Amino acid sequence: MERSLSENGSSGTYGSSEEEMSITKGPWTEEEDSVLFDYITVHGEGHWNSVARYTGMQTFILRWLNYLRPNVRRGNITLQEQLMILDLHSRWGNRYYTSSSSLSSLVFILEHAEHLPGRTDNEIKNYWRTRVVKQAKQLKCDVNSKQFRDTLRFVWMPRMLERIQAQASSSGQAQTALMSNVQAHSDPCGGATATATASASDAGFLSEASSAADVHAQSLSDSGASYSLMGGGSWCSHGAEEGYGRVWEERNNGYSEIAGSGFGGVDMWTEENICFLQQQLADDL
DNA sequence: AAAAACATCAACCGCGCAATT
DNA sequence: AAATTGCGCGGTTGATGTTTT
Repeated sequence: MERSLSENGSSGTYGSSEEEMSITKGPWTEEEDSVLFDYITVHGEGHWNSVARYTGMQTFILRWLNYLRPNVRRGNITLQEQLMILDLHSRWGNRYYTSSSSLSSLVFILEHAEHLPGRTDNEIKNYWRTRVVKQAKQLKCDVNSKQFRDTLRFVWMPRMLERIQAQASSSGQAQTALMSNVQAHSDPCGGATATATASASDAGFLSEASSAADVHAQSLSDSGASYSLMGGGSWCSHGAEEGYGRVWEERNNGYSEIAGSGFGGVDMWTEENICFLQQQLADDL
C-alpha cells in the first residue's frame, strides 16, 4: 500500500510530488486502518499538529476523525439528532469560515451533548444534502429560501417532535422529559413562541401545526423570535448567537434525556410527510 | 433472477479566509 | 502592504448497498 506514515519530521509521505504520483485512492483496507490506528495510539492525536501541514495528511486525519476514532457513530441518525441538525442549521446555516456558525461548530455541539457524541461533519453534511436538500428540490423549493426555512422550523420540526413524543409514549420512555419540554409556554423575551401540541392526534396535529405555522411563520420570523424546541427553560433568540451557550446548556438537558432513551432511525421523509410539506408550502404562496 | 435505477456515504477536491513572513 | 502558506470549509464524486422493474 502506498498510504504510509513515518516517524521522522516530514512524516506525511504524501508530501513529495514523486510519492503523490503513486498515492493509493479509494476505500481503506483493514490493514491500512490498523496501521493508522496503531500510529495514533502511539503518537496521539496531538501529533497531527506537526505533520498536518503536509499535503495528503488530511486524508489520514479525515479517516481517523470520520471512521477510526473511538466513539464515532455512523448511520442511523435518530429523530432527535435530525431535529438537532435542523434546529441548529435553521439558526446558523452552513456559512463558511466563521468559528461559531459552521457545520463543524454544529458537530462540536453534537459531540459535547452528552448523549449525542461522535457524529461527524461529513455525516451531518450528507444528511443535509441527501435528505433535506433533495426533498427541497422535489418540492421545487429553494432550500435556502425563507419559505422553506420557515416551513421547516414551524411545521416540520414540530412534526418531528410529535413523532418523537409518539415513540416515547409507545415505548414508555422519556415521557416525563418530553411532556415537560414539549408544551406551550410563554416567551420571556416578549414574543410569541411556536409550540408543538404533544397530545394532538395526527390528524389534529396537522391542522394545529398548519395554523400554528401560518401564524408563527408570519409573525415570528421577521422579528427574530424562534420556534422553541426544548423548553425546560424557555428561550428566545434575537440574532443567532446571542446567549447561545447558556441556552444550549439549558436545552441540552432536554435533548439528553430524550436521546438517552435510545429510539431512532425513523424516516421522517415519508410520502405522507412530504405531501404534507408540499401542502404547507403551497398554502404559503 | 437479473438488470436498472436510486440512495447513501466515505473519500477526495478545490476555494477562499486567516495567519505568517 | 503584498505575497505566500496553511487550514477549514462546503461541494462533488464514485463505490457500494438497496430497491424496483
